[in-house]
Amino acid sequence: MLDDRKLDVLRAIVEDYVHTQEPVGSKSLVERHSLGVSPATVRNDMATLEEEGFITQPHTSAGRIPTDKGYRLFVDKLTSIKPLSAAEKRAIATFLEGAVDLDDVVHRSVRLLAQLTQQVAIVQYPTLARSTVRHVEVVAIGANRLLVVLITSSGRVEQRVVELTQDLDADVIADLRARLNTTVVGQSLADAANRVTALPQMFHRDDRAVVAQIIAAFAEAIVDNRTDEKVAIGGTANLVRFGDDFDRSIKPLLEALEEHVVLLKLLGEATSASLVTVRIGHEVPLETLARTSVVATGYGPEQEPLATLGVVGPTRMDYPGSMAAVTAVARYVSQMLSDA
Amino acid sequence: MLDDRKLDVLRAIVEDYVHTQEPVGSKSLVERHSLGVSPATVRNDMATLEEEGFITQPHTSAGRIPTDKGYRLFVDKLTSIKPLSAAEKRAIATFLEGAVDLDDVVHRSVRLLAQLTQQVAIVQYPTLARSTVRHVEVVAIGANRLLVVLITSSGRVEQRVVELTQDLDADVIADLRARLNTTVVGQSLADAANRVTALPQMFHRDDRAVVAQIIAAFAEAIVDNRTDEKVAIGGTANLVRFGDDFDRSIKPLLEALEEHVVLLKLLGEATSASLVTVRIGHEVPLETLARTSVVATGYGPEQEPLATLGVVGPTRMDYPGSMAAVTAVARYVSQMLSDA
DNA sequence: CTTGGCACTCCGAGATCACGAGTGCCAACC
DNA sequence: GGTTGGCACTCGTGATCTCGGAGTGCCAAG
Repeated sequence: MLDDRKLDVLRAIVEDYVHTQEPVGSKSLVERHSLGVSPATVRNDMATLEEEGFITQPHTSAGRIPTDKGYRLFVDKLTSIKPLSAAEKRAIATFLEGAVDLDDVVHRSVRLLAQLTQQVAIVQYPTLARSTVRHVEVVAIGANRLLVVLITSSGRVEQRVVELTQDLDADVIADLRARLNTTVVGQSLADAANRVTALPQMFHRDDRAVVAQIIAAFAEAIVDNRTDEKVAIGGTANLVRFGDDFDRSIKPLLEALEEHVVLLKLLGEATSASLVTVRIGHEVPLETLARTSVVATGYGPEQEPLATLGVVGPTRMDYPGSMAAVTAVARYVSQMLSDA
Repeated sequence: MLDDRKLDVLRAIVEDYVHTQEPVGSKSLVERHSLGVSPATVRNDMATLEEEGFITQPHTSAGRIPTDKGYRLFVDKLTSIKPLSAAEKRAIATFLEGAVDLDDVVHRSVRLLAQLTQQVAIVQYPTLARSTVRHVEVVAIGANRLLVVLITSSGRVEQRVVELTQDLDADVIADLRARLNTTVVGQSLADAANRVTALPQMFHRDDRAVVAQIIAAFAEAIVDNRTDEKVAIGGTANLVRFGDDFDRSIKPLLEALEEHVVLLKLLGEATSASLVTVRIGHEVPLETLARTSVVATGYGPEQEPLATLGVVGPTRMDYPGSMAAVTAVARYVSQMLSDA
């Protein structure tokens, strides 16, 4: 049903439409792309492509534009991720190089991604769930207040203030700090939360209550933080560039961008660090964003990605370019994090 | 030159225009507001108001709209901050009540403000400059890596990783931790940075180099953080509601919102916690935002505000309402912070 | 100083129209 | 059978025009 030439035609339509943002007709198509056939032939092909649901025409006697299904086929079969130029690679490297801490890495990445793709970029902070404990610190900051600081292998630092019902004994704290660290350093967060429950038993009867409180707070902090997944956003100014019929989608998109929970749904699960996932139009898990596409990928260790990053834009976007930028940035960020 | 009735006319024009977003003519003015005079009289008043530069007409034979100067007069002389309703106050209280930490307070405030005013809200994090040190912690997290954690009176926690050229001695660290705390707890950050420079002298000659490195990092962290002033943003989705001629300003505004440095300029210095400052159109320190106004105020202790919060919107905005919302939220936030 | 009257301006909404890009279909061709 | 050129037809777009109405400025009278 769909021979090679028809696929060529589809590819040409997508490319032209992405470029010009205008419905593309048979004549201008053969002019721009050397398909080796006449407009009439192209028209026939277009007719079948339309029957199959890959393209559609806004009005009778207008050119064709790709449907979501058309973009899907284009992304799956008709294009490969075009590698970035050497200059672009260098730019990425130097831009991310100067980052001093995790926050900085994330912010730089999101800016970079927004600039490369001229779209809205989203970078999720490395989840705590998959990282390991690098260090735990317990610090008295008042008569019966103390601070628990958790440093993870991904460089994320979480702190939590604990109010105690009893006063503190410095020796017990020091002891606890030592035991905590020997118990959990190097463990995954999930394991750490488990292992730690046995700790109170190791203390003198009188101290167990206090220790248990602290441990409980610590465990709770881990669990809480697993869901508290932060994201950084950049390039919202690019939204206005999209123009034309996408205007209607701007408001829902801006709203989604403020709801981090919704945003994370948009990005989706980080399945693998090397695969880039593309959601097109209706495939996006939000009805209001039917004219929107998401290109995302995981980053971090190959098999166990720490989090997701990606870009959001109109369905009519430069998929190959976005996919290239997203994968490239993800690769560099992964590298930065494993170095640190 | 400007008798009371003319001021009444100006007030009426501003109110109507803010409400309808359309140039207001003499006839509809007398219909809506009971001014007790005829349209012809109003026309004469309008003529003088236009001569004085308070209003202008987009085209000949169109109604009048206020100029920046007109809004300025309106804000300064013709309106008072209208107190919020009891219901609104209750809503604010309950909305902010549940906040668990500083981050939460800031995020809730920005959302609240955006919702109350239907505009873009900005909340600056409490600056470190004016707060005092509550606690300092020094923690070894590796052979020659350590973490300095700084907890301020405003509840902000800053951490910093220091790489050392020498290995660490646990006793020295403990000693340093103790001395650091006795030296700086309760001090303002500026004082703390000063006092701390004398510390290395108190250590054994062999350790001075390491200690000096740590102290340097600490001092640098303070100084850095003084300028590293974070902000939270909310309500960007409201931008699209503004509609009409403000559309042109959306892009520059979105760009400004991403540049936190620029944003802080927009908000301006927090002069007093009880005064609300209004910048209208050209008064805003960015040429590209000539159609934009900013309503902001400081929050925190009356005489020494910790930071600024406010809203940004089109010059044609509900000034009394925005001013009321901004001051109310600021008051509640100040209260929350002093409780903590 | 206020007011009613009046001539004038000019924006904006419709209406009309011509243009042209694009389509579908058909008959001819390779 | 797929391909091609021709041709009639559709229909959205932009240009032009008209016209009503809201609004103004000015003037003379109250």
